Amino acid sequence: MQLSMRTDYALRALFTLVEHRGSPPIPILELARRNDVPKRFLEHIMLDLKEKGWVVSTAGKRGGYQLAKAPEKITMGEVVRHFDGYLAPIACVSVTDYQRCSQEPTCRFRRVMLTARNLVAGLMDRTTLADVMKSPIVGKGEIHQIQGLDGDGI
Amino acid sequence: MQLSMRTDYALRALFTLVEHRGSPPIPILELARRNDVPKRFLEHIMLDLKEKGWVVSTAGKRGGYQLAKAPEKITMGEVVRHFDGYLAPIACVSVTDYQRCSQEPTCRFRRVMLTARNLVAGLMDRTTLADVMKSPIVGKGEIHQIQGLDGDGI
DNA sequence: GGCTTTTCCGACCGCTCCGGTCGGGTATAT
DNA sequence: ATATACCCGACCGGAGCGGTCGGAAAAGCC
Repeated sequence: MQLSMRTDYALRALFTLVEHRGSPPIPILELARRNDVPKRFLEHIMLDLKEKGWVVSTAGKRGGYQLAKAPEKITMGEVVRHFDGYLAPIACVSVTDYQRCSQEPTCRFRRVMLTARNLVAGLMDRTTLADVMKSPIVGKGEIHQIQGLDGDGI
Repeated sequence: MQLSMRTDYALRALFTLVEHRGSPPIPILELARRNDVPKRFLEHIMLDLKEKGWVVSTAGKRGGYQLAKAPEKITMGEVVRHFDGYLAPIACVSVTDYQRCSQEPTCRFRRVMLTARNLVAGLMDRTTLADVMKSPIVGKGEIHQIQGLDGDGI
């Protein structure tokens, strides 16, 4: 995978919109400040989110952005894919953006790559913004003591 | 993740070396031809693999490359990390190359990213070249009918 | 010793893409 | 009208990636 800044910023903005569901629109300036992302850059990203139908905008005074769909109807997979192309570690095992490779008939490590892609795609496609919202924030020091796979639970 | 060409090529070369374990050295030209990678480019990659102690080289006539360690002692995680930096989708959840992010105390989606990283790191760090060697090659059409996570087994 | 084969190594290079900025236009509320 | 905010295309510097090249050193073979 490897998340781009775009995706990172998009998610930051999306989640503050999720948080303020039902409230009046939040202007870009506010979104930018709150999430520490360059305003000018965020403009393009928001525009992109709008085209995808995930947010709506209202112009003029007291304008800004609001979430357009229920957070249960937007998956992490959709968002990441929209900005970063695909979830697979390599194109020859991507479902949504498959590309042939000359080595396919003999390639040894394609299977493990496929497994990897199935793991993350499975997770990301199953996880909605609402799910993420419900999950607890990662605690301090929770990162450095982990080895192998455990501690899931989202 | 998102595998770079380097990593891809490195793995191709490594697995042909695994396959020819115990045989006389294989020259780069052969490795390049067999795996469809530019020879001149592969030189650098092989050099890199050598520095890491995964392969040994013998110069001169009848020279070439051989695997230096037992394939049970090299994990996919090590190889990918060496070329691509880290396995995590985002640096703030990387164990091996963690980098602080300003949003950590409030970031909502860091947990799901951590889960993703644990899934792929768990897989990759547990899987050795020998394991991969034993796993069956991905069948034709096996890609396009998959949705969600299943079909693992490596 | 000389020739051939092969590794070794640094320099270089074009290109794409990414993160980010800017100027100015358009909508809307007061 | 004016202020506020979105909209949109153009532009830009820099990094990194994939790849090439020339030539030096090592090692086997005759």
